Amino acid sequence: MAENRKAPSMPTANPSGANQRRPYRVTSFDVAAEAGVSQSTVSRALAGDPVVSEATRARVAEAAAKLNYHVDENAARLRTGKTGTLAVVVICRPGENIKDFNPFYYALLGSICAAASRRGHETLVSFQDLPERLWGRYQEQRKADGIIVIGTSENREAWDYFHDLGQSDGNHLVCWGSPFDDLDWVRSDNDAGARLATGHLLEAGYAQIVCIASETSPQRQFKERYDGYATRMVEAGLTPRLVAIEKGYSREEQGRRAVAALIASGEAFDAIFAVCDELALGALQALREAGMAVPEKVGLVGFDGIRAGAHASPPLTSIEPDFQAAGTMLVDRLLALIAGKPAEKLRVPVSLLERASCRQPKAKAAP
Amino acid sequence: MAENRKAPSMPTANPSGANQRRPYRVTSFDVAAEAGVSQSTVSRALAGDPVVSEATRARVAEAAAKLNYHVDENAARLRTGKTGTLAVVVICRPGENIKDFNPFYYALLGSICAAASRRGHETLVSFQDLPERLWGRYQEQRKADGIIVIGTSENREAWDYFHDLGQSDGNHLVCWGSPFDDLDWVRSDNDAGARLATGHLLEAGYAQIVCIASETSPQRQFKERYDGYATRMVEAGLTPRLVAIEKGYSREEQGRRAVAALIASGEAFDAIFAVCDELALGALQALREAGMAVPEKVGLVGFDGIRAGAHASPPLTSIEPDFQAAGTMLVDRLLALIAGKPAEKLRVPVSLLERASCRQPKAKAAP
DNA sequence: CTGAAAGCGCTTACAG
DNA sequence: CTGAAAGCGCTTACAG
Repeated sequence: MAENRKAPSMPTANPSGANQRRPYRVTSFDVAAEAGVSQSTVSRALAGDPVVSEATRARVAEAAAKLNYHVDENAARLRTGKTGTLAVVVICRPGENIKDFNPFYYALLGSICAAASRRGHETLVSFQDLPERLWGRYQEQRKADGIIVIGTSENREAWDYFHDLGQSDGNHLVCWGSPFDDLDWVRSDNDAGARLATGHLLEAGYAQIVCIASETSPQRQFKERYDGYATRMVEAGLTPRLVAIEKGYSREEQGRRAVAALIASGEAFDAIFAVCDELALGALQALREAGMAVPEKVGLVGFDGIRAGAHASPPLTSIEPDFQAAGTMLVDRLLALIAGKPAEKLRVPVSLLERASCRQPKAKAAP
Repeated sequence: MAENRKAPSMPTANPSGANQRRPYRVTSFDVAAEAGVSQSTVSRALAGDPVVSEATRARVAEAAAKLNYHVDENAARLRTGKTGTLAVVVICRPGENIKDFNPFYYALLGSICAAASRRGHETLVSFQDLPERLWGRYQEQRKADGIIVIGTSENREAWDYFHDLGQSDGNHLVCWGSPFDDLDWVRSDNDAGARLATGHLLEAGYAQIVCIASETSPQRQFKERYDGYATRMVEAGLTPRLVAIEKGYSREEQGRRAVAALIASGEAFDAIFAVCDELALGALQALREAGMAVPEKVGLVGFDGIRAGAHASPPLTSIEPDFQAAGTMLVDRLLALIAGKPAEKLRVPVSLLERASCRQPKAKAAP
């Protein structure tokens, strides 16, 4: 065993009747003694410094394995100033049950953590909601090298807080879902997605297509999706029609109320493009309650490709962003920012997720 | 500004033409200079040590705020040996798309992070799947004080790895979903939940109730739920019937296949208790395809209370664990373990989540 | 109640 | 290619 330490009273096992002493910890000095080299050589060898000879490296590695030695990251980080950690902040609605949280963001969170891990970084995750508990001083505390912020755009105070943080110099921050345009962000290719959804409905023979959306929501992506829909409609020689959502309800409830209002208005419609799946699922319920068969009488396409859509009846056709790409792009963008590269706004590719809430296309358009 | 630092070449702003120097960082020495006290007093004041006078504490706090000073946690952790961080490991199936991950675990993850935050701890989250990339040496690296492991019980290699880790001394580990009984765990009150589900079906007038489950699955909870169902059936003078799931399919597919097999067997049944919601959602699809109306012809109750169940048609009645309690119990158990308290197995309370896949009870049983 | 000093366990110039 | 030494920025006995 290694005995050669700065002030070791009893290097082996626990100090017997000792008074609440700190538990003994294997350090690079112990490994050095075991391998018969200096502590600095241990550090270099384990860090893979090419300057150490292969023979030495192997001897050190063996000693480290034998003693189950692992670098104390706090010491390493203190010394180098780098943490190898990214903070991921998930913004929730205040008071919302964590179980009712939008599954889209959970999937995005998973994809971010996986991407960070692939890039050799840890992820420090926090769910934040209440204004008095907002916290983003991860870099100042040297807990992380940068921050990724995702989550509901409805929590204005939280976004204001992180917006300010992102402005202050030295802070690296990238986000998804921000109501602000001046931060570094990654978003779905909303224009392409909305056009894809609308085109799909058109090809299936629907013509009176309305869009459940908002032009004023802090969720910027809704406006972008509406615009994509509107453009595609005009291209087809049709008039876009917006059914606006009402503030202050859950997405699902907003979808339900939008359909109720639409039916009450008496205006004819045979298809709906809802700018997110949670709206679409609410819309689907309202259509079912009104006895309007989907997809026979009314076609329905959502956006986000959440898993719950697959369990709806009929399963919801949707536009799905490439989740894996989304996580990777957020992480790589943040890493670039940390490395000093200039800000950039990125789009995640989307694709049509055909399920069963829309009829089969009458004739596939030639490419 | 504070000028009084060990080796400050240019304390203000960035060193002009300096060669890749470390960016200047505000330290407790700067705050000390600003407040006119010693560095040790700054440390004590900011840590809330009651020994410092209120006047001094206020002066220090003001100086710290003015300089936007935050304690470098790496230095603090190196010194104290505590990290204030819990590692949360989420075990996935290898190769599984992160989007298809069981939403139950996402909700549990959210609840754990929230609970840790309430207890003043950070959460270091990782999603792990591939055997060669398993990693749990968070304590050895001093990145965390303990580990919470959750996720699919299907990834045997991952659980073996963390099982070994939990055995090795000094490691603090608590889990949910472990196929092992000898680790510290927290689970749903599966017996009570299964009895509740079965009783609910009985009260609604169903009598030929089968259970989609497994007695041999590594997912121990499935066996516990089956046993609870069986006990309740026997109490009602009925014979329990198990429809076993087949290995190697997704939960949803297992549910679908179980119902298909049940129908093919020709045995009469009028209700199903599925031991998890994903099984139940698959079962629901198979019932629909077979033209068996739910809840009129067949009653169906699941377990876990996942959000997707609410979007099914009909919405799925289920047994819901108290998610908030689950996160809190996992965190508190781990904190107790870290504090040296002995191991313990805990049960999370469950309740009936009435939706619409089961008829209304004919007569409420007297309490 | 406050300060001077030691030391947590690394990484990395600086010598050789 | 390897070693001796400095120092990252704190907390906490030890004095006063």
